[in-house]
Amino acid sequence: MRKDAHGTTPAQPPPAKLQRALLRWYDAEKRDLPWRGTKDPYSIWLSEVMLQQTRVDTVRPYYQRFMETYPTVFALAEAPLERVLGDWSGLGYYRRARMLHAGAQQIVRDFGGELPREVEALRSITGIGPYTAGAVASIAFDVRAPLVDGNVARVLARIFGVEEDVRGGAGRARIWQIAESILPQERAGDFNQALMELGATVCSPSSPRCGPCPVRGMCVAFASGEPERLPNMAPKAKPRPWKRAALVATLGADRVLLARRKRDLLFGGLWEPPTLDASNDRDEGDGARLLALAGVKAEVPVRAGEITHVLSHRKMTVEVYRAELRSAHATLGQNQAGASLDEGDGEYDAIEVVARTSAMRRGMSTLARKVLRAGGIEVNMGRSEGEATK
DNA sequence: AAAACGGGGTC
DNA sequence: GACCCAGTTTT
Repeated sequence: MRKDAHGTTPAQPPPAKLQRALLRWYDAEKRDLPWRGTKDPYSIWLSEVMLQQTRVDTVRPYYQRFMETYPTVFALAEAPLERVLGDWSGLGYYRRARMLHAGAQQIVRDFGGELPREVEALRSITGIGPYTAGAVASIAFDVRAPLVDGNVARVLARIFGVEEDVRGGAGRARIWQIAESILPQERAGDFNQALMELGATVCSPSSPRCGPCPVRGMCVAFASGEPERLPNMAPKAKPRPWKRAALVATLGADRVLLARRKRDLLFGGLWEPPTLDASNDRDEGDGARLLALAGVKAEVPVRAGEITHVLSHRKMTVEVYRAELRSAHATLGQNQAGASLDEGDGEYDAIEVVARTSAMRRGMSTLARKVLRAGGIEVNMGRSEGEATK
């Protein structure tokens, strides 16, 4: 059984109680939106597609205009794509409009102009993914189909105390499983909308207004005192800054290019295979020269704050990194003269080509391979220089 | 798994 | 002005 941070087992809200509380709240508090109060599957499909990645207030006028211009799936299917795109203009994500148009034609061709009621059939329509299929099935047809969007994921993660990353595989699957398990027999569509409405108006991402929340009494996150701590969103795909790395590989099997870091830098005075920040203009000086010397033009993505040992390509702490660099330094010999570089504000003040020790061999070739491949360059390690092929 | 997709919002 | 938002398709 899963335990929370306090080592206790979170109580699972009884579905019946949750269903009653949410539906009751929804009936009383739901916003009056143009696509509410219709059961027309086409209207609901249209509104759901428009609402993908788009705020309610932005969608509102577009929805009303579309319903006037294209009142039926046939009208939409027969309209020229150019006109549909024109009417979509300003909503963004124009692929949605293309898929909507193609989907309408598909519905006319494959389903006689009627949207199917089953999730599986809906999923076959272009532009209808897991969320939209659940939305149309449940809202238009009251099929007991679950649905998960960003709001639902947040609300359910909080109520049920889901600690797993709701974007990742396990957490995502768990949210969908919960969403299905709590669906009422009746009014599945309203229940799904209640979850989304709660997320949109009460259970907001950063500062949920738990006061008026109809289900705070059965909410694990509320009980924890820090409801905003959930859901856990995995470290959002961190943008990976690009670094250019000049490497030893193309100097051949037995030689290594090293550069001495300037004294006032981190690891100052130590030698390392030069790694250069390509996003930094300063590297135009030393950097370009080092790259030319190494004969390598490749880029490798490096995560900010992460230290990758340039000799072994192992991830490590700063302390270990420093120790290993010192050790490499000692191995190479402090009396290596080193060709001095012109004064610049780059990171290095000297370069040297030295014999590659056996201790370096494996790590370096691994690193070289990786970096060169990242740069779109195929390598044949162990061969003489110049044999790297595209 | 991750990027691309387009606007608009917030901090 | 960078950062965040959130489904579907594509790679």
